[in-house]
Amino acid sequence: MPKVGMEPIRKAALVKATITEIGRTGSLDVTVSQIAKRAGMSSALAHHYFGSKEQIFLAAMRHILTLYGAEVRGALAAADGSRGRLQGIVRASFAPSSFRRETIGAWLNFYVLSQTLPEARRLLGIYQRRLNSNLCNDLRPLIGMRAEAVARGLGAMIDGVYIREALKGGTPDGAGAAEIVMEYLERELETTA
Amino acid sequence: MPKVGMEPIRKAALVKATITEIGRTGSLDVTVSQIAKRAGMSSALAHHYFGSKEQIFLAAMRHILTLYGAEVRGALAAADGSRGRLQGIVRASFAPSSFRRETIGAWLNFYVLSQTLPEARRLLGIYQRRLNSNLCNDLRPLIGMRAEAVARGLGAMIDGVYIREALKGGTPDGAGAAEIVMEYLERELETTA
DNA sequence: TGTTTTCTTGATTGACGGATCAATAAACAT
DNA sequence: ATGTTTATTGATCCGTCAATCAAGAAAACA
Repeated sequence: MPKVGMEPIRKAALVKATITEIGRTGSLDVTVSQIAKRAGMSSALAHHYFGSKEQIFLAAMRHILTLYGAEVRGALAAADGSRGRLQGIVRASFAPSSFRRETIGAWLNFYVLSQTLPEARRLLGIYQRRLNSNLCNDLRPLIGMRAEAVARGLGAMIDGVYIREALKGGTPDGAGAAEIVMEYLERELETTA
Repeated sequence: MPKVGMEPIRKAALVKATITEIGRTGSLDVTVSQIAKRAGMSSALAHHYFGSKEQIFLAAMRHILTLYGAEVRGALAAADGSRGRLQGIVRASFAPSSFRRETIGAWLNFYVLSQTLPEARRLLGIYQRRLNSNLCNDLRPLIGMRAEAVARGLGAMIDGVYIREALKGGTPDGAGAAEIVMEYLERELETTA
């Protein structure tokens, strides 16, 4: 049965299964066997392709961040003006591609992972800096030197809304979540002081 | 050596050690032996008093929430007027008794724990509802029907600032953290629309 | 004094899980 | 044909850890 060129397919399946399993159990205490089983292969094969559980986790994290990055890039390209781009970033943060049940659960756990794993912390740092930089770029022309502080607030609130959603059951309400953050953004923008 | 009346002392020591260890390692993957050792006793004794690791975790979580609750109660009692009480709640959230390195690290992990452990979720739910209710009570007289939405935003931002602090190294800056949230609060309050 | 209760631990058990390995088989190259 | 590379798994090793147990020592009590 062995077909050739399986590596990318297997890896993708494992990454997907990892996010699903972490999201499902709400914990990093998922076994390689669980992940492999969901991905339709033996645990030995998972180790064969990734080397270690750690690497599987990191690949899953990279995948989530990549998806999110793509969503933001798309929103930025489609938006007009500083205000439009800011709204785009916020909306992208709660777009269905990222703001789904398993992804949110996994996100929270990757946050924890980055407390232990230096590489995970590095990845999360990149995400945070890029988000911050994007926000600042479009906030500066609108509110000047307050940009930095507001960007920090926005970043924190986005993360906060995320993890609070992780606690709730049921289908996440991306639009509602975006609205809360957007409301904050509007208040800050209309303060022309 | 056996002195009498050790139970509360041992339990308190274990709770403290648990928070320290979770905060130190940044993970729930702490062994009972690690906790017991830091608390100056054998792991068997820890099991003797708490029955299971799970119970130890829950006790630690209760302890953190109790400390936070006391801080908020104190702030509310000392504050005057709706606006003052709101500021008190925000400041209490970042007071040194709660906003210290280990506690923040533990907090994030308890968030994760509540995804798995029903009792942990229940505790976290109580905290969130009480915070929300406190905020709403004092927001309503100031901004009326927008109170609910703003309270949700404030809660999310507080949590967000917390977990972002968990990622940073070094001594946490409670005053700076409080200021970010306070700024948001001010903007919302000055909108008399 | 003797018995019971409280406190304490070292040793052990039992389960689980990450990682490795040997073995099988298809695809491909020469 | 034959050898090499890629794919794949079942079985296994080794370590870890929560939980239990048996036993001892000291206080309290009768």
